[in-house]
Amino acid sequence: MSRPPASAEAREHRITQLLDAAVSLWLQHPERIPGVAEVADEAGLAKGTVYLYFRSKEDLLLAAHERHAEIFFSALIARASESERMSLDDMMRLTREYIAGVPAFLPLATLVAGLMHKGVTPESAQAFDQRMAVRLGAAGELLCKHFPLPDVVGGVRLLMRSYALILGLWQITGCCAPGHANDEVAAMLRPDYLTELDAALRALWQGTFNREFPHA
Amino acid sequence: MSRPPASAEAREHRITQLLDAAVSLWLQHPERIPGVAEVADEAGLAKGTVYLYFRSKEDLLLAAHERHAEIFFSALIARASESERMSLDDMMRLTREYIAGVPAFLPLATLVAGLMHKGVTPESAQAFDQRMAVRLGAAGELLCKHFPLPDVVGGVRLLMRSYALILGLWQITGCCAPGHANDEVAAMLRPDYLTELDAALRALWQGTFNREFPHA
Amino acid sequence: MSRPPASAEAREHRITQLLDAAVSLWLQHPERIPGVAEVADEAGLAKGTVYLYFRSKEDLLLAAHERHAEIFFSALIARASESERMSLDDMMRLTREYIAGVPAFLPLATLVAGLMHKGVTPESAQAFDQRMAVRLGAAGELLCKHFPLPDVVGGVRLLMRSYALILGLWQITGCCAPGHANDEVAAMLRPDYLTELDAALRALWQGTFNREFPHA
Amino acid sequence: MSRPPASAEAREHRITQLLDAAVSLWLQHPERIPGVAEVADEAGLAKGTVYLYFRSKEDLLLAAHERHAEIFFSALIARASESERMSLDDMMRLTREYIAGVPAFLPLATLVAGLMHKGVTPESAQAFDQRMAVRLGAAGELLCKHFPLPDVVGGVRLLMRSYALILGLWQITGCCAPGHANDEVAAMLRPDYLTELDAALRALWQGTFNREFPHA
DNA sequence: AATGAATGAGGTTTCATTCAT
DNA sequence: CATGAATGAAACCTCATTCAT
Repeated sequence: MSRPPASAEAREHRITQLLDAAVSLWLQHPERIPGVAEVADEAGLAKGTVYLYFRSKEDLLLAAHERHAEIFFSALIARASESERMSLDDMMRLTREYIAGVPAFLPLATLVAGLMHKGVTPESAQAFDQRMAVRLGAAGELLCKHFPLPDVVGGVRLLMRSYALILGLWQITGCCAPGHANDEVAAMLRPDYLTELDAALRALWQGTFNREFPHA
Repeated sequence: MSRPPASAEAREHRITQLLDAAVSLWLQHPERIPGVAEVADEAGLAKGTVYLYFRSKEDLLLAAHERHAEIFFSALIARASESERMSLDDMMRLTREYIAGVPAFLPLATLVAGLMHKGVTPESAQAFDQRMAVRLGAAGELLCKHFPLPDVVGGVRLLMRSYALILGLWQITGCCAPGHANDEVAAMLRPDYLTELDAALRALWQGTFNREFPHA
Repeated sequence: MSRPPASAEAREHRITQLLDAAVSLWLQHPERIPGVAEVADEAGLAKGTVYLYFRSKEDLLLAAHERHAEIFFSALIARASESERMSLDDMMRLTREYIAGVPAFLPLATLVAGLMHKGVTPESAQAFDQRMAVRLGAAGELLCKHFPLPDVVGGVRLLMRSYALILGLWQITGCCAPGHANDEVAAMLRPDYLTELDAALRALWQGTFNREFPHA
Repeated sequence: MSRPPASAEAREHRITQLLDAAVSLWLQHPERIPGVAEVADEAGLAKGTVYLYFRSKEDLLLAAHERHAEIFFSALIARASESERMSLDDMMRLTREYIAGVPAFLPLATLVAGLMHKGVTPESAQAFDQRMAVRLGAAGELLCKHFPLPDVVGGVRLLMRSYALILGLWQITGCCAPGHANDEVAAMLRPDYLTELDAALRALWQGTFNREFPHA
């Protein structure tokens, strides 16, 4: 019953192994959702072992997504906790480094949004939401110290809108298999994701600040 | 290849039947992806018949999504073709009426984004993109006549950014099962979608206009 | 909707194929319960096809058992419907020929009794009971015409007691793997099943008649 | 091989713990076969520990069944060893008290009969048979002193037939889920088990005595 | 054109058993 | 002795797709 001392880190290690394996497989074949057997295999574990750590395949994918998010939030909070003033460019850099630049982040986020309603237990989903809320709240609060925002809620909302733009733009421009875009107008449809994202985010932030503090 | 002329409208009718059935089923049970058998059944057709009109289940879902989009674009183009000046409020109204207000639009769009990489034939995906590009181009061009935008590309981009925001915000705030949000911060995470969308879009548009025409 | 004319017999044929396959496999390897894949394979059909005809593996096994029982009851009812007087010897012969002599009957009955509580849908179980009740009732009624029994219920009960004896004795003496019985007393435990069954049934029937009609 | 003397009773205790746990779980959920993990948990032991005392799960269930049988035989032998004459009513009382009245006895016996061919090692099965034979022999011998039976074998056979009836009738009338019996004939199929058992056993015994000693 | 029976790969999950600690 | 994490075979069942009629 009470012997999780050696377990605790071993457990963490197993989970890391499995999430690494899932992300790795995902990157190797972005066109298909990896099966539990493959994930276990890639991790050097047995299929049944996966179910000692995750209730279902979807729970595992959700956890992989959450780890991505966690890394981003940690970096954001760390940066925002420093005394120096953050600039919009700092935000863009963080975004590029931890979201748009992490190859599996957005595909996985898209998948999670689209398939979440399948095998995720309500408890897992709720717990996930809870943890995200905590992170968002912390990040939103810090954001107020660097940007002209009215309050914590303003910070949280700006973060959410930004993430919505990041995710939505990716789904429109980047998620489909490459090799298309053989046409002038189609070329407009699929500009470089990073360039477009940059412009869009700057517009959103500028618009937000001007609306909230029009005279600032 | 040798299409019987009388067939053409019959064909349209079948397709309409099937898409209606798919959307109807989706609305009845938004938590599960309808099976081909169910769709056929709901349409009063046999399972095999579906494959006379669609190459795969995903193609069918994509078509259902496209129909939603087509309706929106038609409305947008119709409105923008009128001589009167369009306002931002007009855009919001169109959005509310044809996207956020059509119950199946965003869930289906999310699903399509998440599953596009599975069973959609590249040809279908490319053809879809092509048609969307045409619509986007037309709409973007018209948009320039009503709003301070530099050129067609500016219009197209604004539309895309807006759609990204609409889709992304929905995935963040609305796609998960309701009943959560039992916490202060969680409550911030899940504000009323329409309210939040309104504020976000206005910020985005204002920011865009100010950046493109800062002195206007 | 209304096209079961050619279907009806095809359907029967499939079911027969599958039940034959299940019984055949069972006899080849009485030590293990055949898997659905094996049954389908033996029947020359695909795994999924099984589920077009049976809701679960257990339903299939139950049906195989019921077919055994059905054959016995048909023979019993046929024999009892003839005008000639039935003797106890006739009953023993029927038992030997259609129950104890059918190799898969009793093992399957044992399995069904022991595992039925797993995957059989309540509806299937109830329907099975219903049909058995009808057969039992018919047989019990006919039995009254040949043996000194008070009424239909008496006939039904005698049949049930007899079957209980047949099944129970088989489980005690016959169901375990052979090769044991290397001891005097153990030898008593495992006499020839048919001999012992004969004696036991005669005792049961004689005792029943004497109790019901002690002066007859 | 070198059994620590103090271990012996500890060993007995563990075994008792495990058998108690298995029976307890069985009674809590008669519809499912308890898993090894559950049994170990209920016994307050670890999963692996079970295999220090039983070679397989089926061995454990067999042992639980044997303990039931052992208790019955002890009572029967004790009663039959007393000087007073035993009556048929005494037998019925013992049956009701130690077999039909022990909730787990018959379900477990049925399961054991149905699964014996799976994971029980031949040695365990043989040893079980051996021990049962000894008990049966002793009980059969004593029985001759109280009832008109020709010899030990007659006693053993009567016991076996009786048990067959007890077990078989239970499987027919009692083992299936309750809640059925919504029909006249079905009602005949499922009379009160104890009442029916009483009548059946009396018929069997009477028939046996009359056949063996027709003039007694 | 329409059907729907048949297919069978594919997926998830369970659980008895082992073995290093 | 005791443990329980790891195993991995085995089993069931679904469902998109095909094709003979």
